[in-house]
Amino acid sequence: MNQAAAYLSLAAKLQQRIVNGELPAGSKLPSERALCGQFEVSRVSARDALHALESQGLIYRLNRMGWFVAPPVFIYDPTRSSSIQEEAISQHRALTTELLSAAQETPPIQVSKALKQAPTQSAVVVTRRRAVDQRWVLLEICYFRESAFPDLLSHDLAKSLTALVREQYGYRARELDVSISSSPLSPSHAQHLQVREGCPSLKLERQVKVAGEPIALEREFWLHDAIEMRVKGQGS
Amino acid sequence: MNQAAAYLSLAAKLQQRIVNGELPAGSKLPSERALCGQFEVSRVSARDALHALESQGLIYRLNRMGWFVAPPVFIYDPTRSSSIQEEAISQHRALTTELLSAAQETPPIQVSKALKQAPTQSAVVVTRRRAVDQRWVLLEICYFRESAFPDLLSHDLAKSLTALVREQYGYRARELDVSISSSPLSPSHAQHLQVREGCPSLKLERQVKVAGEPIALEREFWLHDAIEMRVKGQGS
DNA sequence: CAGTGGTCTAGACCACTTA
DNA sequence: AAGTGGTCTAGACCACTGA
Repeated sequence: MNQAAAYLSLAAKLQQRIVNGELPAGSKLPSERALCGQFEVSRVSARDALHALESQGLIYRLNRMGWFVAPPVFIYDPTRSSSIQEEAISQHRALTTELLSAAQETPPIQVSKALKQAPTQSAVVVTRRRAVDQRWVLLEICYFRESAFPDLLSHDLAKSLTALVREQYGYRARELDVSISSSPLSPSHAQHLQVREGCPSLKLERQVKVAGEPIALEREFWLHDAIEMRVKGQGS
Repeated sequence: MNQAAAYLSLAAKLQQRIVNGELPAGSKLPSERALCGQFEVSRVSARDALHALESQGLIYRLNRMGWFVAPPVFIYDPTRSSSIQEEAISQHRALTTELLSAAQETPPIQVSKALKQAPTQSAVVVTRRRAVDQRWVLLEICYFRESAFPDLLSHDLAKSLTALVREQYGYRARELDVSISSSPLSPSHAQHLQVREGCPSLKLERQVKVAGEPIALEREFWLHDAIEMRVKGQGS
């Protein structure tokens, strides 16, 4: 066999330290220039190693603050009836939610279509970001049909929306159409999650229907390395 | 605002050509060195641009053969009762399947656990790769409980396994536990899909149960930019 | 064989964060 | 102001591909 590439060998050494627990979850790695010195590689090679570990979900970067060891993935059922809050508690993870905006707006065309309303018709749009164990990992954009959610804006929208929908508005028997795909983050989404533009994410789109009629559309962008989704289904 | 970075501006120009149809799906991009010349950037910048488009799923690379425009995503229901073959036909996509190996082996421990059998107990392991529109996008590893699938190896395993399970073995009323996560490809998996080690993939694990007992475990590794998953669910 | 991407060096300046 | 990652140059050699 040939000699391992310098960046792969550095990546392996860092990985070793991480799985050993020498570098625990959430801790900061040495700076890129420090790695160059310690391991006698060029900065390009050091960065290649970091990129490799990043794409494996082992580490992540915060703006220009440095590289950090990623915490374990959060497990999540996108067809959930329970709220994310409840799932976080059962996994002993700290969840924080921040309301970014809430207003009555005209949604994008695809959203209008999914809600089965005219493109000129407005909807209530709620945008939030959520952190698991202090790391922002989820950007959430919910579009609600106004007719189905009167006075929505007067409620506390930093709390569980799932509970609000269920308890204040009494929607219990819901159907969900869920779509999951890989999607690069837009500049503004990336900024809210403190990652860079174009960063890969798992995009989850959830159309909520009651009696066959759509009442809401939820879009979630999860940092791809932060989540694992689990679904139960039935074969024919 | 500041001047756009050279690599972002190059990426935007290439993206333009792709969405225009000037560079249709499947076509080859100019070589990295050609791009350096045409756009007067260093090779590093050219590569950064290509990497950005790659992470957006717009282009992909084949070994050392060059960069190519990616075809549209394949849409797929992981809780499907229909076979992938059937889904491909309804989407007018060409699907090819290649059997890589089929044998009786002792599976990894996690698999034994999921199948609820002793770690020493063997299982029938079938490995295949599948292409959509001539591009290898899926590596599939199926573990079958021997007791549930007698004489499995004597069948044609390049054909639809879904149909085989349903028609030859008569398992109709199945339950599925599905898990979806992001996972880097191992060296051997990457090689089969003609991409490089560590390439991000969507990992799908599907536990098949009949009357509450697991009879098979299927693992699928999809190139992350090639697929979109859709699921239907029920709220509480 | 020539062409391609894969890896690498040793520098440089910029933009942003934190203090 | 000091430290960090982000971007960039102009080269180089290697490993693998295809004809």
